[in-house]
Amino acid sequence: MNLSKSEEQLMQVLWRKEKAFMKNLIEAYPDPKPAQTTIATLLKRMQDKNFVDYKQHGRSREYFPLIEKKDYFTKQFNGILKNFFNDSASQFASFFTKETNLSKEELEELKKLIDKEIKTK
Amino acid sequence: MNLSKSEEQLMQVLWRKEKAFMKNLIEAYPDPKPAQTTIATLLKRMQDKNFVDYKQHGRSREYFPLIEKKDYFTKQFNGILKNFFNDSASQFASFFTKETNLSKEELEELKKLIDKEIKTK
DNA sequence: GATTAACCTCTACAAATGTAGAATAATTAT
DNA sequence: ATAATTATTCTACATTTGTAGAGGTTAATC
Repeated sequence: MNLSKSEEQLMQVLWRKEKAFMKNLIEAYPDPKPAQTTIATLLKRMQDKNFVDYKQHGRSREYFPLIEKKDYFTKQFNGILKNFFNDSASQFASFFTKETNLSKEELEELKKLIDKEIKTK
Repeated sequence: MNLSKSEEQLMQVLWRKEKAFMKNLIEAYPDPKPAQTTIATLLKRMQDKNFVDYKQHGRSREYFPLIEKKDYFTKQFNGILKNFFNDSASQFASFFTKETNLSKEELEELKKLIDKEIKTK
């Protein structure tokens, strides 16, 4: 089961805050803020999909994500890799290197990272 | 306007084939193949969204994509970058390098690419 | 103790999506 | 020609998504 667009957006808020009460969630939205009930609906659906849970705190709930952003992203990314790059990460990497306009400095930085990574293999 | 999941899937077929008649499109699907009318509906919607057009060939149509896979991907990817990596390509790159399990060889290969890219700057 | 604020559940409803039958037209094979 | 195949359009319908009102509960405030 996957998150829909607006659920994902709410998830991003939750990841940023790590945990939050209803009020905090709504605050995080830019104007025009969504109705409370809208957020409540999304949260409920996300609970059904097992992406979110909460801790009862007195009268209200403190919501928190059940999946780490990193893991969620990785899953999404792998789907993309499969569809667009024939499941080949290196094919993607080559595309990425050419098409993203990283600055010279960023590229140098990246090279260092790769070197470090190579050493761990 | 964006493609939905199953529209995107059909788009992938079209990109692979470059252009195709209804029949060819359906052939490309694994069993159980979708009904012709299903594909027809998707194609129509994709035309409305300006992702697909066709050339009339006698009685039937030869469909073709109006957007290149590369461009479509880039647009999608940029959205992801924004949401997950704070719009920072290099932040993504670092994540990618660590989390994707590229082989030593692939990493070396990638390093070479980056070097080449650096030279163009 | 009545009023207000926060928040939860239920219900609703329009738009988008996934999927396809019915009807129709044209095309080809028998 | 007649039947069988293929494609197209229209219509349909269930599900998912985006968004929120109404109504009820609890907690804090005046």
